[in-house]
Amino acid sequence: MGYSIGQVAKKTGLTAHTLRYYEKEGLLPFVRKNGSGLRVFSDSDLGWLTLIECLKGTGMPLKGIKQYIDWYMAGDSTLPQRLEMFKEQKSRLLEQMAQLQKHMEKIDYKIAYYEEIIARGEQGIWERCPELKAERDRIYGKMVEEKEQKSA
Amino acid sequence: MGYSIGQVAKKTGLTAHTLRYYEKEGLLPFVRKNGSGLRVFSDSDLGWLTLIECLKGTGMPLKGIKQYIDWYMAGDSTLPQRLEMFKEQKSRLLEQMAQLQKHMEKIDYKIAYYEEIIARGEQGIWERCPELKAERDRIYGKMVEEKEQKSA
DNA sequence: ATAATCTTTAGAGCTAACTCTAGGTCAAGT
DNA sequence: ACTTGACCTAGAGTTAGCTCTAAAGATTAT
Repeated sequence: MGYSIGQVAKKTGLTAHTLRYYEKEGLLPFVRKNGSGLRVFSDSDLGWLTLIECLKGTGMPLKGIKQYIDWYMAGDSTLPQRLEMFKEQKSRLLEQMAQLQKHMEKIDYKIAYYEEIIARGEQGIWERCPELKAERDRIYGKMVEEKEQKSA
Repeated sequence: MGYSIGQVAKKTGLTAHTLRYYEKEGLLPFVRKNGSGLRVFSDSDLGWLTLIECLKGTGMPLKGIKQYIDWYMAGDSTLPQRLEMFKEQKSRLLEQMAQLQKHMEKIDYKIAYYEEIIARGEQGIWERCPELKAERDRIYGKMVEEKEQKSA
């Protein structure tokens, strides 16, 4: 029912140092201490850590996470802010995922390109692989266009 | 055909400071300078910046990007390393995307949860919304299980 | 021509998020 | 009782990736 900081470190993959740091930064205001001053983490604390991991993993800085926790501590009057925060985080997440898709296209192109060159050499690659050239033009050309529109 | 550092900054969204920093770190070994010492970026340099953005955006540190550029400069003997690098980056990217999907589930759950509570209050939410409770158990319970397996 | 704007370098400064150290306390095994 | 290992606090140190400054030279607009 209660976990030591070391056990939580193992469970979460964070170090004990990092857990203490998070606490110092106000991210774990729920963790209790026993009579000897040792931290005792509950299952609920593990839940908080999971949420922190989620927000951190979707690019929220620790300050933003602390803001959420402060809102939570402040009670029901902050429900709208908390909802709004998750909605914003969701839209950021959708953008991130779209961006990663685009990056994936470029990386897939590079892999196809290098495999072709390693297999058959650089000479005549565009004549040999018109579909690879088309791919390059699509990915590369599109990006340049976007950039130029942005700056124009 | 040639762009000043300020023009490139606008095109890419990076600052001129950052571009110089990248050059100093060895990420832009191709950028020429004109007779007065001013940098002149070519379209090919913009292509390199796009690639750098892609690798950075998929979590590669600048050091790793420099390694790729060093391999490129070293010539054809490093083709296999470069292919390997992109393959590793692709697998990291797939992991990232899977992770973001999981995070999305948690965030969607939070949004549904807060919307329900804001609309109708906290009391009796689990009786009122059994599917929300099931969602919570699925997301939350699954995570706890995984963590415990990992640490056991 | 001259003022405003850009660019140059070298190097200092900054922020986020850890990461570690020192010196001490606590708990479990022998 | 004693050793071993986990834990405590306060605070210093580290790393990545910028971000800014100062002083000087280059470019552009009027």
